[in-house]
Amino acid sequence: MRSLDGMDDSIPRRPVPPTTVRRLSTYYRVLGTLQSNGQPSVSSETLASLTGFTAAQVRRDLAYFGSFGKRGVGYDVSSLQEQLAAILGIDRGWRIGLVGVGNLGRALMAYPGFNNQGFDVVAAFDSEGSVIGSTVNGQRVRPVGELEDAVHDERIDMVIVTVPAAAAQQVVDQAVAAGVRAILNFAPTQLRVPSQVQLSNVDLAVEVEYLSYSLAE
Amino acid sequence: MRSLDGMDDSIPRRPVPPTTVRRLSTYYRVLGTLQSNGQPSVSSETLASLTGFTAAQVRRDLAYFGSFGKRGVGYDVSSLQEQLAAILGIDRGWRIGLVGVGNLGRALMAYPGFNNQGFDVVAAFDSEGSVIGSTVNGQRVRPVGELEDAVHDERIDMVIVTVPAAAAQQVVDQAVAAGVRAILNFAPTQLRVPSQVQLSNVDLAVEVEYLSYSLAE
DNA sequence: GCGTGTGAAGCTTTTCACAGCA
DNA sequence: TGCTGTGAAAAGCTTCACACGC
Repeated sequence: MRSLDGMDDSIPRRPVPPTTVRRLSTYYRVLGTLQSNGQPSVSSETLASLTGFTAAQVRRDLAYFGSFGKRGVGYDVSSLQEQLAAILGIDRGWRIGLVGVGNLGRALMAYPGFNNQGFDVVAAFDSEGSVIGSTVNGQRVRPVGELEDAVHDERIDMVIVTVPAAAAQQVVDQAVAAGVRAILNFAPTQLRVPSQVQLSNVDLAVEVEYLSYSLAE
Repeated sequence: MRSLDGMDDSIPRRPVPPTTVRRLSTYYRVLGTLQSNGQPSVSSETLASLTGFTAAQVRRDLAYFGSFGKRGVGYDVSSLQEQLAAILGIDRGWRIGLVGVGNLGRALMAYPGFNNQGFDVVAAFDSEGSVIGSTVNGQRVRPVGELEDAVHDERIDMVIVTVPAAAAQQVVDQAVAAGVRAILNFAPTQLRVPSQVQLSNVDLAVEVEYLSYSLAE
């Protein structure tokens, strides 16, 4: 357990595959369920069946960050949950700005295990006069022109972009200019950001087209 | 070009990586833009810069399915677009049922390049009395109890699940019993389906937690 | 005994680099 | 000449299988 003590950051022995990090999210969610059910510990085999991954993957994934399990027993549910929260950084209350309060933006603001689960949506923006000023999930919707000031004044860490593709780059440029550290983009377009800004994309069409391919084969 | 003629299915020379199939989606979208701009052809280098992948990936990905390019020139935009539509199966008008007409469900029904882009949402369902009977994106919302009959009667190929996690398995069981061929699940829970049913999951928390990890490192 | 942690093997995916064709 | 298509090498990721410690 020497790779992770408190907030600090000794480098893990080996590079952590991105695929592993994405699976950690799922382990974390499942541990929440086990916790609610009062399960004190869980084996890699059980975590595997609850997540759809393999037991070897579970053990390997967790071992990148430390030795969290007890041989012969498994992993302690609540302590593993805390460890994963620390590893994923979702114990820090990242401050989020959400731009584009359409249906997708609203869905994300209301998503369980998102707002108030390590992430605080502290501001919401839109360009539509009809929604500006209304309240969505406890946030008054502000004009998108205020984004740049708000990122700075509200110390926003991360901006979620749920605007139409044509408007996305402009939104991102403003957020970046104001010093945001990460962008989560749902608009189906390739964005350009400086290398010090983290960018992730979610393309809602990809999985449905993947299924289409599978059916068509 | 002997791996893809019309609707049939001679086996490609080599197994196609799932990662390749997911990227095809993005190439297809970008080709649409190029087409609108009147670009007659495009090089792997340009496709790379428009998608964020590498030129070698683009060429390798396309080469799994045939020799679509012209050396010294590039790929013909509109014919490549047609080829990709055929490969992805999005030239077939898959019949879709969407269960859970909350914000996420509405967002998907309105998503550009989804409904009426190879996919027809032919029925929408919910369990909430308050939305049943209302019209969303041209579809009257039906009670979820009608799902099983509707899958059969309306020849629904694919069901999109945008209900809360606790309700998802039940929805899927009904869809499967009625003979649906594919499920796209947005509920953050592990679903069980028989092996002949294609299942894909989209977990909206995964990417935001991945960004959190990147910031926290 | 049981289930983790991990070298080693195996498989998948990406990248390199260039022959070959328009 | 310019850009594709593709062997071969490299890198990345998963699986195997078992030593080790509770």
